[in-house]
This record gives sequence, C-alpha cells and structure tokens, in this order.
Amino acid sequence: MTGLDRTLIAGLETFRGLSEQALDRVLVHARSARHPKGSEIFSQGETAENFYLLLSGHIRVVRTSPEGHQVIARYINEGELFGIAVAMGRTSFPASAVAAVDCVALAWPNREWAELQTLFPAFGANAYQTIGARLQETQAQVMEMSTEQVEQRIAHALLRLVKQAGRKTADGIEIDFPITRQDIAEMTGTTLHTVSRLLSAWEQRGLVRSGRQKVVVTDAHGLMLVAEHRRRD
Amino acid sequence: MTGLDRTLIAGLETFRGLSEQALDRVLVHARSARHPKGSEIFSQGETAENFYLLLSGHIRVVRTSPEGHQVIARYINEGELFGIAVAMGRTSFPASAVAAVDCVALAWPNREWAELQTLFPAFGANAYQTIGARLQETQAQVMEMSTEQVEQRIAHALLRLVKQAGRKTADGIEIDFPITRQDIAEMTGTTLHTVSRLLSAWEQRGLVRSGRQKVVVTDAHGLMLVAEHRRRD
DNA sequence: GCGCGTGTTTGTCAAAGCGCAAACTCGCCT
DNA sequence: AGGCGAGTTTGCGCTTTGACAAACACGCGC
Repeated sequence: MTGLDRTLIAGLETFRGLSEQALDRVLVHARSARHPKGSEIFSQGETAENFYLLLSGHIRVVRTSPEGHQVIARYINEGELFGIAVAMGRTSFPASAVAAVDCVALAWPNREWAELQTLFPAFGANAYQTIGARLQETQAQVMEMSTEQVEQRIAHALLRLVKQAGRKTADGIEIDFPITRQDIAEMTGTTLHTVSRLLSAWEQRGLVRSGRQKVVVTDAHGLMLVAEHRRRD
Repeated sequence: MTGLDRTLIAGLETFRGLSEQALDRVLVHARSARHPKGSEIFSQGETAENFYLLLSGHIRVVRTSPEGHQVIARYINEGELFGIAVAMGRTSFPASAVAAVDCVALAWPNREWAELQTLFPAFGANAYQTIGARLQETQAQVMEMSTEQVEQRIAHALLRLVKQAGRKTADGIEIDFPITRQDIAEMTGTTLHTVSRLLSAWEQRGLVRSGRQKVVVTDAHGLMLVAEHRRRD
C-alpha cells in the first residue's frame, strides 16, 4: 500500500464523475514524487514511460529546437494532467517538463492509460477534452503570433498567467511563481530585452510592478486595453 | 438506404482495424455532400451539429480574429476527419472550413461520435491520435514562428504543402490545389507582399516556379536548405 | 558582511519586413 | 473581342524589434 489517499485527487476536474472506489482504483498504480524547483520531471525526446498529474506547484513545458532555441509551450497548474504522450500515441516526450517551484506530482505507468480509460469512460472523456482544449489554446497562440505585435502578445501572455496562476496581493495580482524576462520572452517569441523594455514602460504607466523573477499586475484593465491595442478610453 | 458503399472509407487510416460490418455500421448515419470550390462547409462560431470526413478535394481551415485577420490553421487532405469539435467537447466550431477545390465530404451527426467510439474502440483511438498529432503540429508551428525568420517559415510551409498535397509534374512537384500568395501569407503570419517577393527571388534561383494560384517546387532539396537557413553546401 | 552569479536595465545600431501605393497581367465572363 | 477583376509584382519609406554591448542590482551563500 502506498498510502495515497483518494482525497488527493477527489474534486479534480480530471476525475470528475468517478466514485470513491474508482478513485481508489485510479491510485493503485500511481506513485507520488517530489520534484525540487528547477529539476526536470521528464526530458524532451526521452521515451515516455509514465503520464503525470500535478498535485502542487507549477511546471513549465519547454520545447527546444535543434538549433537550441527554447520555447515555453505552456505552464501546468495544480490538478492538471501533463506528459500524456501516451494519449497522443507518442512513444517519446515532445517537450521537457521543468518544475518552476518545488512540485509534487503523481506518475502512472503508461499501460494504466488504456486501463483507466476502459474502466472509467468519464476519465477518458475528461482527458481528451483536456487535449482538445490545449489544441484550441495553441491555435489561438498561433493566431496571436500571426496578427499581433510584440506588445500585445506580452500583455496577453501576462493576463493569461494572471488568470491561471494569479494571487491577490496588497497592490495587485501577482504571478504565483518565479518568472524571468527570459521566460516571458520564450512564451511570446521575442527577446528578454524587449520584454524588459516593455515591462519598464508599463511600470511607468502604473500597469504593473515587477522585479527579479516577479511580476505583479496592478491594473489588469489597463493591461487589457494594451492587449487589445487601444489607449485607455 | 443511402447507397453509400463501404469501399468509400475502407482503407482509410481513420477506420483501420474495422471489419466490413463495422464499416457498414459507420456509414448508416453518414450523409455525403458535394461542396463546390470556395463554399464553406461550416463556419466559425456556428453550433457544431456534425463532424466530417473529406472523401475528395482539399479544405482550408481558417480562423478569423475579432479584428478580421485571417489565419489558415491547416489544410485537410482526402481521408482526414475535420470539424470534430465534438471530440474536443466543444459546442461550436472554432474555425471555418472552406473548400479549396470542389470537394466531397461525409457528415455524421455529433451524437454518432460517442456511439461509434463505444462500438468501435479502434475508431476512437485513431481519432484521438489525429487530434494529438494536430496538437504536435500546431506546437511545432508556434516554435517555428518564435524562432525562424519569414523566409524559413515560408520555405517550411511550402515543403509541408508539397509533402501533403504534392503532385509530380514534368518540372517538379506541384501543390495540388489553387493557392494564392495571400493564402501562403496567412499560413505563415506574414503579408502577401513578402511572400510574392520571396517566391520571385526563389524563382530566380531556380527553386520554384510559380504563377497565378499555383506553386511548383522544382528543387525541393534547395528549398530545404533555405528552410534550414543555410546556403547550398 | 561581502562577493559572485543570475537576472535586469538601458543604450546604440542595423535590418527585416510591413504599410502604402501603383502598375501590371492573366483568365474569365459577357 | 474586349473589359473587368482578382491576383501578382515591385518600389520606397519607415517602424518595430532584434542584435550586441555594457553596466547595474538584487539576493543567496559563504
């Protein structure tokens, strides 16, 4: 017995509609592990043996091009599945997963995927919904990169981060994990220099406050106007 | 009886592993329709009532931004599923589908999705594999847009088109449907002007021959070098 | 408390590629 | 046959943003 308790995963979107017994069954082959900040949970190109669920923390999913350019494909939040190469019929991971902060994640051997899907159709449906949603998001990102200027893209990226991982503070909403200018650049397809310049400009205008690995959005509405490329009404 | 014959779909990747009886069952609720060149099979934002399979022709999947910018998300080839909003748990189409040439497509009512998936697990698996593959492609596109220059992006796009829909001709490989500079621009996030200039330059260098709504790649290897941003060895 | 490294700011410069504009050229329709 | 319109080519100026460089600052670890 691993000691994993069903309350770990009860209430998660992914397992919605599953009975207590079902949750127990789900956990039978799950293994929990701690991943210190900065460590790789899995690595691009590596053979996929497991799929994962993030219990706590934040994870960066990073793709590296043959020439060494890095792109941050997404951030994984608590409660989300990740590394589900198996669901896409892949045998290797198309990206790496790096812990943005200390994380705890569950891992299941890939063979459990088919198993759980058969036993609990609701689980399969939820999981594929997740993939569908990610396809949508990614296509939206392509759209954004095609049609928007760097300033709008960065504004949109910040707003998305704030929505996904925002934490209210005294003077605004702070992104809940350490994030560098370089990270933001890799999310938006630009350079850390440009990000730095824009954040500085926004700080002047009172839209954000930012520091070392930290961004606080102080005027979300104002930033929204920037994202839509309009001046404040 | 609709007269749809199982040979229409036998041999397609999507239905691999299905028996003849299964194929017959699949077709029971399918309706075949012809879509003249330029017509919309479905429209962005519209409630999704059906999902589709392209029997013949080529389809452009187009997303339009609120500001009216268009982006071509992908081209659908013969034998591929499209408009599978239902598989992603969506109730409306996130993009429009336009016939690039005269097309014939099968349509199933959405309720058949769950049905077929239950009856024929192999069908479900193939379908979700398709979505997974598209997510991969789309993420690769984001990567490309983040790290490559316009010239490389266009070269890559052409090579992809040639691979998906190339037809050998006397002097090279021709893209098998009418495609404008504007279309290529909308695939790569640039302008028709830039595309035109580059195609002209490439024509000088003997890499392509192009004309009105037509592109022939005459030196795929040379174009590959352009795509990788290297001069010919 | 100090030093060092990582992350950030800021400046200058260059150029990719976009916007605008105008001319041109096929094909097709009448 | 001729005209029309969609699609294409090309020129030019200019903005955005990347590249390079250098200085700076914060915070951690010793």
